[in-house]
Amino acid sequence: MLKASPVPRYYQLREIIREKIISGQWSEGDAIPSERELGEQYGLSRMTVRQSLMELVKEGFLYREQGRGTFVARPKITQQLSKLTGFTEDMQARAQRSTTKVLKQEMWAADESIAEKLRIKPGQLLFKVQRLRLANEEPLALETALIFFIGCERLLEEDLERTSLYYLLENKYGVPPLEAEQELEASLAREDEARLLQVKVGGPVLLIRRTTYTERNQPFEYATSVYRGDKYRFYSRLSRERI
Amino acid sequence: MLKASPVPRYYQLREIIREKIISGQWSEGDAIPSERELGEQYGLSRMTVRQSLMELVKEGFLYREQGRGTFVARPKITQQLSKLTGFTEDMQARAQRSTTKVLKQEMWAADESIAEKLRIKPGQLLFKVQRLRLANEEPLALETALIFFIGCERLLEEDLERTSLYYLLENKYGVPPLEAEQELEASLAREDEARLLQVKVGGPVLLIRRTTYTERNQPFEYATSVYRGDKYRFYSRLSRERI
DNA sequence: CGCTAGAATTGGTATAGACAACTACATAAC
DNA sequence: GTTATGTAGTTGTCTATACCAATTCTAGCG
Repeated sequence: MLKASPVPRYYQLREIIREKIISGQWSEGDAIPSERELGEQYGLSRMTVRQSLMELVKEGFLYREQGRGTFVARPKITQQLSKLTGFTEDMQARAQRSTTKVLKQEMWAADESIAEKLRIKPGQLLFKVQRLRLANEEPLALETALIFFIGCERLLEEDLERTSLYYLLENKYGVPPLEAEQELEASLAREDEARLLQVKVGGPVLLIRRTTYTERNQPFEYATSVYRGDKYRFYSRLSRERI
Repeated sequence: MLKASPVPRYYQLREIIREKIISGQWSEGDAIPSERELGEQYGLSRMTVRQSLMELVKEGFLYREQGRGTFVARPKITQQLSKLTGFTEDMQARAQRSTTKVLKQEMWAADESIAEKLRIKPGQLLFKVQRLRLANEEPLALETALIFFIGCERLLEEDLERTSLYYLLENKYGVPPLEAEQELEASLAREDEARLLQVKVGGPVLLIRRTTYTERNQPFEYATSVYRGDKYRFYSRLSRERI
């Protein structure tokens, strides 16, 4: 019987089930208990159980078939890939040791194109940080982030080699990254990028441009990253509209 | 008042709202009517309205804020990007004229690695089709698909230059593509790829590997595509887990 | 033994209502 | 003027119930 607490019951049940799948207690192809059974077992109504299950389906842990039941899906190469994460969290998920070298950390006047993306006026001062990202001591990506919110100049004082930018934004500055749109493109390493990433000029790189939104659908970050093509892959999961 | 019909009410309401947004009747940043209002207006319970809204939030048309209301999100560069589509549909969405040239269309014995991906036995015969994809008469991608299901050899007779493979699978063969996992990587054009895509050897290309699933989470297709890096971009939308 | 009709079970849709958490705004108290 | 406080309105969580649709199981029949 799940108890009332600050964390919602459907959330608790979802994590319980997720844990059973990850631990292998329930494995691929297994039918899990029916909605009605789970409800009885944990003292929840069927609709609450359903909410837990639907979210796990969306994340790719389960799949359901009307009339048959709910089943554990094939373990995914990478679970959860439409999740918005910063580099640090991303590397943790991939079980890589990540380090960071800050190359630039300064204020910068917005040009037309950035101003349009962040919905501010050209010339407005924004915070710019350029960082080299390493995984297991090897250069992996070169990342440039442009950030604007009221008081963003305080970021000049932060140690961005030891602290996650997204952590600070969420917990210290009240600008939680909630959603993002990104665009990926294959390209070739330019001379400066090649030197920093320790690859050949003209080597394959993955270019990622990201606009990040906080509350009220307000854009606050525009970041471009150059990833080494030989070391980084991007996963995604697609699903087709039914009916 | 929405009427009962084969198509669920929450689905009908969802499309009504989507239409209002697309047509501009409700525009960016507008608060839409509250859940209770919509319920009253269309004769639906609040929970049913909620289901419609939650799906539109998931798709990026709306965003919600507890205590404030539900709002129209910024029109997205590309709506709906975790949608599973074939090349033909993809190009239609981007308003490009697409044509196809079939290079190979044959049966092929599965090797170890494919067998593992499609969960069949090595040596099993599967259908292989290699196609050159063009957008506006220019080569865009080189795509190789390996497909297995009972009776897949019937695909040898199909005209895959004029008919969409996904359309046939869904409507003629009863193998609807429902979900997929894909992996993207930046790479360089090899000699044969360069010739077909009309780019330089060593030019940037985007490598996409996709495993497609049908009912019962059964994999039936493994496809690799090589896209011209200078002509194709991949969009995705990320969102952060709350709590 | 094989087949069929019906029962049981499962997920899908839908309703009505309750309380909690949060926001915005007006009003009262200081 | 500024700060509490209350109030109404919003989404978030949760319950209990009902019926529908698809599938599977089972008992009975031929």
